[in-house]
Parts: sequence; structure tokens; C-alpha cells
Amino acid sequence: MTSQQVRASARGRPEVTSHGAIEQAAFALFAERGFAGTTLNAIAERVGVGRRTLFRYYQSKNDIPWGQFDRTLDHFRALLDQQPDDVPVHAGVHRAVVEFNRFPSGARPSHRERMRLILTTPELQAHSVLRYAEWRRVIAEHVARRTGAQPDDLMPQVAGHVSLALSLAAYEAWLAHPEETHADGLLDLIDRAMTGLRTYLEA
Amino acid sequence: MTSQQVRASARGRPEVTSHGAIEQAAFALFAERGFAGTTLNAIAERVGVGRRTLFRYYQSKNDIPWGQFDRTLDHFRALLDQQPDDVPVHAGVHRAVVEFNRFPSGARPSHRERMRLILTTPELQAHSVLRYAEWRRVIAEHVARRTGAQPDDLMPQVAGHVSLALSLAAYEAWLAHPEETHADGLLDLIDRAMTGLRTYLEA
DNA sequence: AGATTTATTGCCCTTGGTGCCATTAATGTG
DNA sequence: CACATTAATGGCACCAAGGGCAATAAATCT
Repeated sequence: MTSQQVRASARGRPEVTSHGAIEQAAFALFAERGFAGTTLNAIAERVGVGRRTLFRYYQSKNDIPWGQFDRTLDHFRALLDQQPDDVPVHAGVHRAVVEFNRFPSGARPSHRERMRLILTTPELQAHSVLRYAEWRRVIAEHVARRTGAQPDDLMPQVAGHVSLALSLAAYEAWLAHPEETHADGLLDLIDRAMTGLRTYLEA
Repeated sequence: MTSQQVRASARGRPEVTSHGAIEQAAFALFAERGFAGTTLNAIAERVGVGRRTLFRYYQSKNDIPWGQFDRTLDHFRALLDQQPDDVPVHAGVHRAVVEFNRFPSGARPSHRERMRLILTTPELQAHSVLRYAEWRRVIAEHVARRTGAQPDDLMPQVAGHVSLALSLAAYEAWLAHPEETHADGLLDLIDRAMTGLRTYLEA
């Protein structure tokens, strides 16, 4: 990936590795031996760094596959904010969600590789809820602002939960058929999940 | 709770404890020291049993708060099956979901206590996804059967995911205001989550 | 009583994760 | 250049969850 947090000043001992380097090493090992079969020691060794140092870059082993997800949340917030006021709230949210999932194709590990690992590995599936919670919060806050409610009120929360539900269903479908390597299939599936919900509720 | 799996025969050494006894001890400790602050050793000690034995009753520490959730899934399946054919699929699912959450009030630990722990403790929040997956599967299978689709198709999956989304939003709201100790508030909130979704999508 | 069955539990080991802190490698200042 | 300062590295000791294994205990069956 690009790089790590821009350090405030160049003083002190420079960082000896980067998030990107760690992720590359980690994903290579995950592919070889699986997630559970890869120890932090093995990753540290391959990166050429002490095990203890890994914890300065990631809070836990489970956090490695997510990379710097938290950074992307600012982007998501911006996407929501730039939705025009004259479209219905739900439509704006939906559009922002779709846009949010448009990922650059050059990334390593690829978005698909990341998500495949995350959504197929039970430990990671579980751990991801904590990431999702922050993401949902962003939606709840947006919906609350647009509707004059509080973020913790039922409707904003429902909007967050349901948006996540649709995204997850779309991701699982995306990963299910192996042909669709390009991200377009994913965005399309998010749309289809939404229309799926509408027909489900109307039928 | 009532008891453990009915043993096939009465042969062999009898079980020295029960799921119920373990849960009681565990919840007492969780209340005292918190979930993370309670070691399996402490639980084993209070139950009066070896630590190793706990693993014969629960797969992991995280599984203790859920009790025998898997058992209730059969009940859920039955609730879905008994929905009349002439109501729309989504309505039947919704009704079954509501009914599923009507819990006996005499249980120890109480349903509310359980859910409060589960939904407030990050480790448990995460772990619960795995439980939810089975629950969602039940819905997806039902919807698939009723609509002539496959359980892994997009719409049934969306139905499962969205039903879960509504339930979680309702549970969180339920736990948010402390007055509503009786389960009725919960069932009502599930209804309100559903109408919340409808107004969100129509506005 | 002895064979059989089944649950308990202790022992040992691996792994993730944390606290602590000495060490290292850079930049700044006199 | 020497030396203070700053900040990252990584070793060490330790804890807790979890799993494999095997000995043992407590019941029933013949």
C-alpha cells in the first residue's frame, strides 16, 4: 500500500517497516498456510522484525487483514456529505455506499483477496463486527443529521444496520461466483441487493 | 436452565455439572469482575469442577453467555413453517422473528441479562456473528422455499441479513432505556424497527 | 466381581496479547 | 564533534485461552 501515517517530525528512530510490508508478508503466509495456521512469529520473521513490533502496527492479528480501514471512514463521511439535498435520504445513503465500495484495482493485496479472507475466515468474520460498527455509526450520524433525529434513535440505527446487511449480502454473492473479478460486479450486486429488499418487502 | 442434552443411556459416569449451573456461576462472576476479568479458572473453581471440564460443556468462553442457543433454532424453524401461506413471505418472516423473541420471563440468567452482556462486550459482540449466521440461514432457507429460490440466492440472503439488522437495532434500543424490563418492549421495538425501515425507504 | 462405558481432570504445550524497559537510530544543539 | 533528546525496536517475563493426551473415577451391564 501507499504508506503509513505521516510522522509529525522526522526525529527519533525511523520506522523499520510499514503497514504495507506487513500486509504483503502476512497475506502471502495466509495463502500458504491459512490464517489460523500462520503465527505472528512467522509473520514477524518474514517481515524481518520482532514479534513485539507487529503490535505497534496492528492491535491484533485479526486487524491485519483490514489494513487501515479506519482511514477510509473519512472518505465515506465525505461521500455521504456530498449527496445532494434534494434526493431522499435513503437514496443518498445507498449511492454513497456503492461509491464507497469502488476500490482502486491496483492495490496489493487486492480488495477481493482481502474480503475473501475476511468473509471466509470465522475468526475474522467475527472480529469484523467491530469494524462494521464504526462504519454503521457514520451512516447513523448522517441519517440523523438529515432527518433531525439523534444518531442513537431507532431509524438512524436501522438505516446503518440495514445498509450493512445489504452490503454483506452483496459481498457474499460477489465472492460466491469466481468469474466476477472486477469490482463492477460488486457495485452492481449492492444495487441488486437493494432492489431485492424492495421486492421482498412489496411481494 | 432446565437441563442438558438428554443422555442416550444412563451408562457410564454421570455428568457432574450442567450447562445451567455453569451459566449461573459464570454470570455471577461476570457481574462481579466483568467478562474479560473473569478467567475460566475462576469459573471452574466456583462451579467446583476442573477447568478442562468446562470445555466439554462449551466450546469456548465466548459460548457460555449464549447458552444452548442452537437448540432454539429448531423452535425458530417451526415458527417459520407454521406461518400461513396466504400472508406475504416478508410478513410471515417478520411475525416469526417477533415470536421467536418472546422469551419466558422466569429464566436465569434472564434473557435481558444475557443480551445485555452479549451486546455490550466487544469480544462477545464479535463472536456472536457466528451464532447469527445459523439464525440467518434458517430464514434464508425458509424464504428460498417459499419463493422457489435457492438459499444462497441474493434475495433469501438479503432477507436473512435484513431480518437480523432489524433485530439488532431493536435489541440495542431495548437495552438503551433501562425502564423496559419486560420483554414486551422488545417485541414492540422489533415491529417499530420494521416500520422504521419502511418509512426510511419511502421518505 | 469384573468388564464396559462415559465423564472428569490433570499435565503439557502452543499461541495471542500485555507490561516493562533496555537498546538503537535518528535529529537537534552547543 | 560530543551530547542531549526523541521515538521506534524488540527482548523478556508473564497471563489466559484452548487443544491433545492419557489416567482415573463413577456409573451400568453381565
